[in-house]
Amino acid sequence: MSDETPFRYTAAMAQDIELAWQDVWEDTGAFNAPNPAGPWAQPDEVAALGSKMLVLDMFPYPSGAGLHIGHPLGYIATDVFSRYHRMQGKNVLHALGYDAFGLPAEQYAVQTGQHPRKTTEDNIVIMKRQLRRLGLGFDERRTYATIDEDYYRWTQWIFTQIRESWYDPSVVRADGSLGAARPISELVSALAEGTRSVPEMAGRAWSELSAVEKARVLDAHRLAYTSEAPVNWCPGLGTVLSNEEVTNDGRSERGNYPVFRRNLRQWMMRITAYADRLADDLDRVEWPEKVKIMQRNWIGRSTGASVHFPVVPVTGPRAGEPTTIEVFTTRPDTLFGATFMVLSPEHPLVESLVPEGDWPVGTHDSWKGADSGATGTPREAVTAYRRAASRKSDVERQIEEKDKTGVFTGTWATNPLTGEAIPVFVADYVLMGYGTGAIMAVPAGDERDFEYAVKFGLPIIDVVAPAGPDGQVAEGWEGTVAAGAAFTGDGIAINSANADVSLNGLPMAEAKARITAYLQEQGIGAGTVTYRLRDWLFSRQRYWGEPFPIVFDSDGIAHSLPDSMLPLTLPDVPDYSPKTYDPEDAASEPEPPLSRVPEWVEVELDLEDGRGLQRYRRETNTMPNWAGSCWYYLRYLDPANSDALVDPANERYWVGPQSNPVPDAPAGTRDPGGVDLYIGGVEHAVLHLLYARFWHKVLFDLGYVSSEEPFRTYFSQGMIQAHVFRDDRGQPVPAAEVEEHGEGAEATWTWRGQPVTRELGKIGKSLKNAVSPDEMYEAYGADTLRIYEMSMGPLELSKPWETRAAVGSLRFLQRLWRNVVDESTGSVRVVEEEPDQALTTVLHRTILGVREDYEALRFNTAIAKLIELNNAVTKLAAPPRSVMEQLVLMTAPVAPHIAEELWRRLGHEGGLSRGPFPVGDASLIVEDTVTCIIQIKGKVRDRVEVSPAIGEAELRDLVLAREKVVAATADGIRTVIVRAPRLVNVVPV
RNA sequence: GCCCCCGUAGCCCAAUGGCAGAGGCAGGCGACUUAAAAUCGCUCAAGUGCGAGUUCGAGUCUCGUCGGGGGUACCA
Repeated sequence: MSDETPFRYTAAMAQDIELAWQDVWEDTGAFNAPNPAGPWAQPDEVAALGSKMLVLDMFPYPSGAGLHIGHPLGYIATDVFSRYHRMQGKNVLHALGYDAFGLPAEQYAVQTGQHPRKTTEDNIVIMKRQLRRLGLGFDERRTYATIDEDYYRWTQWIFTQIRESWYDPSVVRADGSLGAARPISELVSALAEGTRSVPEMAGRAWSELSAVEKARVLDAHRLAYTSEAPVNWCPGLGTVLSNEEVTNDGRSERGNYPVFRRNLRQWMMRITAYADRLADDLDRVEWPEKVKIMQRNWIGRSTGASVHFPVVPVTGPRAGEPTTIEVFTTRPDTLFGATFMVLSPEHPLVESLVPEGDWPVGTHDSWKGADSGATGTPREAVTAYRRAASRKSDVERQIEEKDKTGVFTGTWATNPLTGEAIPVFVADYVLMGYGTGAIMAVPAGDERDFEYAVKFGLPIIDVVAPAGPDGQVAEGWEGTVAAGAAFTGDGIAINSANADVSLNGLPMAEAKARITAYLQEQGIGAGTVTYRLRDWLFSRQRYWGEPFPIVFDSDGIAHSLPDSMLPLTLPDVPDYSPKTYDPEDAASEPEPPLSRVPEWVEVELDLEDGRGLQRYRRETNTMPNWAGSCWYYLRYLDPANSDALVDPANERYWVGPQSNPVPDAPAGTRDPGGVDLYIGGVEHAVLHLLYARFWHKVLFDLGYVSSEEPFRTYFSQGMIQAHVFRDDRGQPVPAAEVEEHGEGAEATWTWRGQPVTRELGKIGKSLKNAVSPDEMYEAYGADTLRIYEMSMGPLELSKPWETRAAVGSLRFLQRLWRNVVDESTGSVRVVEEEPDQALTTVLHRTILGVREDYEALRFNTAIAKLIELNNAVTKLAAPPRSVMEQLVLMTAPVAPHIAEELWRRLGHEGGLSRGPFPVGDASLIVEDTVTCIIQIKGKVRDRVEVSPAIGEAELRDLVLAREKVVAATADGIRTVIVRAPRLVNVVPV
């Protein structure tokens, strides 16, 4: 310990300063944001502030594992941004709550017998303390957790609103487009009055329907409904999962257990009703293009046509009655080339197309199925194939080669344009879950169909040929059979004509338009749009989630609980665990924990619907984790409001549509409103962000919010990665104990004497490379950690963590400190003299640059500019007060504790969370001379000091007179490019 | 396979189409110290993965290619 510098800024001093200022902030409510209305209405305070700004973080799950240094990255970024804007007098709302329902707490409860509420609340306390130590400026009044009864009361209320609504495609919205959620009561009235009918009524009058039938009709339209549908059943977790929670290889995203398709009655959300709006409105928000693409892909809208292929069933009750196989195609222009059809193994029509008895005469052996040889019958072959397909788990389908398999059904359909009989196959490369589960196969125009046709010896007719330079069919094209591959690109239609219609010679777009019109005219088909997006599976067989505010009557009809019965609280249960099974046991049945509390499940209630006291059975599933995180940003706006999820005036103020659309929005776009800045990782790109947008749009349609989108601006942060060291068995070893030898490309690493390899990976306990924020506070302080994380590189990129590099950030703060405080005496050492012109120039250039950087989230370059200015001051004998004050203010967003402390020591009272923030003056950026570079043909050949105010003509003359220029231009000059005062480029002949 | 992002000093990263370096780490030298750590000062270091093209001029724009990362995949 040195006695000579007792006032040096060290980690220990940083700790004292940081803790003290965190107390001050808490005591003064420094980050409280006033509301215009609602229980906390402070309209005068709102009016006294400038414009509003709502900054949002990803909703954290309070894990018991503790934070590592990767977790707070986004929180630091939003805090810097919030502080910067707050210092400029804006009303900044930045708050943090907790997404506290969920599996880990429940699994921990199962292991320890502790109530999940207890462990969850304990974890929240721990996490709050860790985050507070970082100096994050949250409005502490606005924190809550999704497990709070007065929070999930509203989650249940929103669910009820969604369930009591349907999507009316004929409603004209304010912007003139069609379709919106409306109360289901409107549908009931219209059906009762007969002004509307729906196919589910099968032509009967509403009054003729029984209660059960009415409920079934309405369920076909409600935005939240129960359905017996194939779902993702995960025996290992004992619950069902949404499509989004299942990985590509057919396993659970959480736990990596096998997932099976099962028919089970489950709650669904009709998100597909919003598919178009969810896709279209991406144009109106400011999000990374990458994330927009991921959402568009997930929604998977594709436009094409549905086409009916005549076919005559050969068995079953409808045998002999002509019907059609409906297919969806994005290439109706290739319909003349459809030489066979394929149904998915699950397609309902398959059964009726398989003839009894033997194969039709002449059926090729390869069409009769893999193992049947020439002996089996069509029924045996098809049944065997379908059984094999159904037994394949999704995992097996993925692992298998994409080798085409299939079986001929024994029946031919008719190509509606050519009149040709085309064979119908069953093959598992056609999926029941997409389109109609049946395709027309055009081998010449589709790679998969081509492969299948080649394997099964089916005809291939070229219907599109590549276009030559003249826009006609390219000369010398030998066709797809000769090429050995389908032609899937844009081209010119050929071989595509019958007596009524010809596409020949047309490019793809025109061919599509003409044939679609023709199909429509003939009643064979119509233009259609299909989506990859499926309705959202919304129930889980878990304990630790929001109970559904739903009861079933003795007929099994679901009823929403009235508002007065909310919240429906979660009862205690004898056992928190759902019944889990052998992960491979596909035949197991879900059994939710709540079903084991009969006194809670069986109730007698008056639902205030005029039916009086009735016996009911409660829904025993719970909502998925996404429910609470679908609307949490709205509750920050008015967390104490017990009359509404958010007061409409508060909603309008904080997230209402703004007067200007976001940058790059199409001309004429109306602003959708939403959060001003949302920072988070890309892992939520399709799940959380899509679900929340859907709920928000329902709330908008129903008039509860004025904004059409929840997240107006979204920024996707990169990941902090860390080196992973592995021993010769490939096991990670503790990164902190690894020694490095040599440097650069020659570097090697050892752990306890044995050589280890190094790679870059995620941070985590299992990889033994986690560094906790607490270690960093101890060694450097929170401000240094904040500066280091923000200066590592662009926020959107992933960057490797290197603890030893953080010392650079500490040194910066030490130099900043030393420029204000004498390290040996503790006295303030700034002088009252004004800075000279050179420093004034650096100062104002810095202010202008730093402001731009903060606004654009370029914190790494902002910090570099602050360091540069500080280094310039360090070189002086005495730091000018005016410069240091402005530097301290500019540093405050990234390193708020030290900035507060220095600001106080510089003699200012009252803290600086509300500023001021320096304003730069471009006119004070004055330089005596600037260096003009002189290029000959673009290469730098000379330079000259000139006045920054030099005119173009003067500079040109000056440069042309230079010796090197004269020498280089002996043969004359072609052109001279002058960019006064910095550059002249002379191009000789 | 397809789509997106990134390749600049040993490392992390800057650079409105205009002198490749803002900032940091590491390294080297020096100061301070009995010594070390810490701190301070100075310093070394790449022609921008590779190949074409556009341009008076390319790290930056275009095309191709290689490498790394991410997304997605029989989606008709």
